[in-house]
Amino acid sequence: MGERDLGRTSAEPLGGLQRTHFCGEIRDGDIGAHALLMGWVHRKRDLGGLLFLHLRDRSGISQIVFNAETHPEAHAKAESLRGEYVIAVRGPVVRRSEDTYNPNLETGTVELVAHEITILNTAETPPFQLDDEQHAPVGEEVRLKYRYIDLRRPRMQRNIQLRHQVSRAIRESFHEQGFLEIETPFMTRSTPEGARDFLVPSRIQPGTMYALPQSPQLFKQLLMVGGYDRYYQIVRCFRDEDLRADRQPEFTQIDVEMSFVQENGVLGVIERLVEQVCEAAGSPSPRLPLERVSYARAMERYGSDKPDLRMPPMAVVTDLLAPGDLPLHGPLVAIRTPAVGRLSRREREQFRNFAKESNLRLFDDFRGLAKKLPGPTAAARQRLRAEEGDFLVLATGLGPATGPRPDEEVFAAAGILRQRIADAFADRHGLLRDDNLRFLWVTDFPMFEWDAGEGNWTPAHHPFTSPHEEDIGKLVADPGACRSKAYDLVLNGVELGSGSIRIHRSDIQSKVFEALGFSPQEARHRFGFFLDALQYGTPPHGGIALGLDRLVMLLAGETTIRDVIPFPKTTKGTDLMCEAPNTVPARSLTDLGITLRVRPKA
RNA sequence: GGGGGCGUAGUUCAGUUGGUUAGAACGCCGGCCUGUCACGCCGGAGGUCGCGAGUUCGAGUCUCGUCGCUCCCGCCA
Repeated sequence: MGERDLGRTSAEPLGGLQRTHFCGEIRDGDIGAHALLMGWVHRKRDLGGLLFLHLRDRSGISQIVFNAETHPEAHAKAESLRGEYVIAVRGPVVRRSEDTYNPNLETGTVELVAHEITILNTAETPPFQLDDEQHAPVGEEVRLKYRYIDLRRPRMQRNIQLRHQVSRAIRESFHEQGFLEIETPFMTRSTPEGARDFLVPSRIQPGTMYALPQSPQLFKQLLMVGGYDRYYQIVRCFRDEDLRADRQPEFTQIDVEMSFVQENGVLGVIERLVEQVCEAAGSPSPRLPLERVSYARAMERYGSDKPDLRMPPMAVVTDLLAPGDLPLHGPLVAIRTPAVGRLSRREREQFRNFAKESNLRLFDDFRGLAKKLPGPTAAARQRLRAEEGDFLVLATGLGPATGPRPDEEVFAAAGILRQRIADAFADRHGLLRDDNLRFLWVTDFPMFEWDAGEGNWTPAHHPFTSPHEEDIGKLVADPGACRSKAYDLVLNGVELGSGSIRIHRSDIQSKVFEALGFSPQEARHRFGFFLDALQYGTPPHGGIALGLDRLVMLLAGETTIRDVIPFPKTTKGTDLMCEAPNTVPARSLTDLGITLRVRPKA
């Protein structure tokens, strides 16, 4: 915004009308000027001989006054106005008398006295009110069906404009840091790994399909092979998986790759980006460098690989236990939740039940706890700096663990409990405010995760992620103990994105495939062209991809990415406005050589 | 694939133990009003209780199915 002198933006006036200001921008400094505003009728207050209008455009709202005595023609026209009519009004900007200032409007000290009005278009009565959320809540189903109207509401206007500011800051930051914006294909080759692909049938090559990219992963690495050091792209990605509040089938990633760097190179670039984005978004700038924690330590302190730092960490207090105090299954973990005060029976019961369900043995309540485990309780209170009114629980495993990382199972369950208690008492401790932005790098992820269903190791990140040098010897012998050069950026408990330093040596790549149980033939079959490319002088490289939708969601203080996407899909993957996906004419299917076995729902 | 919540006027919701004509607020329509700003006052219109079946003398209410929206688990290299 900040666009003044709009006359220069349009080559010729609209029907002889030349807009001079945005509605939300007239100020004391404009008093005396003749202004011409264009916008939507937000609200009309007809007092008889005097009529007030709130006129709205993307910048905000101005009050227009129509006076039957001084300008009867304009006043008469104004009486016929209805909500969402599109009009142009002309007249002088005047100061309001002080007792009629509106502190809720940025333009609240001034108003425009209408001398002339032109109705540019009429409008049907909207299916819902466009007022502030608190005055007129609207269900999402209606909002999505009439999204073009929903987008006019101040909240969506703010979110979409914030998204623009973030995108612009991203482009500026990357440009300043020497990155090239390069596009990669949307119609590409299906890869067997990862999420389900969206497929696009080829007409010219009957029987074959393109796939929409889940991410430009292979292409950006190939750009490094191709010598385009420092690539970025704000790019749409597609995954045919079930939806969530923070997952859409198509979503936008900030995709980055750099050559001749190690982790610090990538992290440094992103930290500078984060700083500039926060500034552009009007959010408090995080202190750089951002906090870092290893995956192992994150699990131990937070029971999560995407911890919310707004709440205090947990503490392992196993060492404080006297022999014979307690039969232990895994570590004994203390969780402190600040400023909770007294818990009701029902609240306590709720957490006990949850603990039982997650295979945790729980000791809660200061007095009872102190009686059962006096030593650990006192020490845990001290270690966690617990104060009066804080809620302290100690938790350990309820039975033997089942997986290859037993301690982690207890940490993870305790971590979920920590988050549950924090959420339940958010109003009391007031720490989970959305304007408190706590960024965090989680580093040194494990190379592999055990897939109990398949009975094999799978890549924790992707199969081209570089292992730590000191763990290379263990790749095949002890895959579970290998750490990788993979890192996640986390904000307030939300995973914003992940990246890694990639493997650029084929001998290490072979060992990783071996650990994953791929034969050389199998690896060739799955990733053939990519492995070929790596043979031709691949520089050391690495990168990251950040979810733009989630980032903007958090900066906007929203709880679903649908509120920062202009035209999102429902959780069943449909578009309620244009009714996609839809059936297609039989002829289109014939051309593609496709026969449907499923009859579409009516 | 699994589990939870919701579906009643244009919108957001209430609707008792199954019982007469299904209500409120906002919006909408008409009228009055010269300092309102969630304007006010007077009057009015507006309902396939998501859809289908069942139980019942009688269903917004109970049962089953189905559709839609939503939250979570699985899934998302």
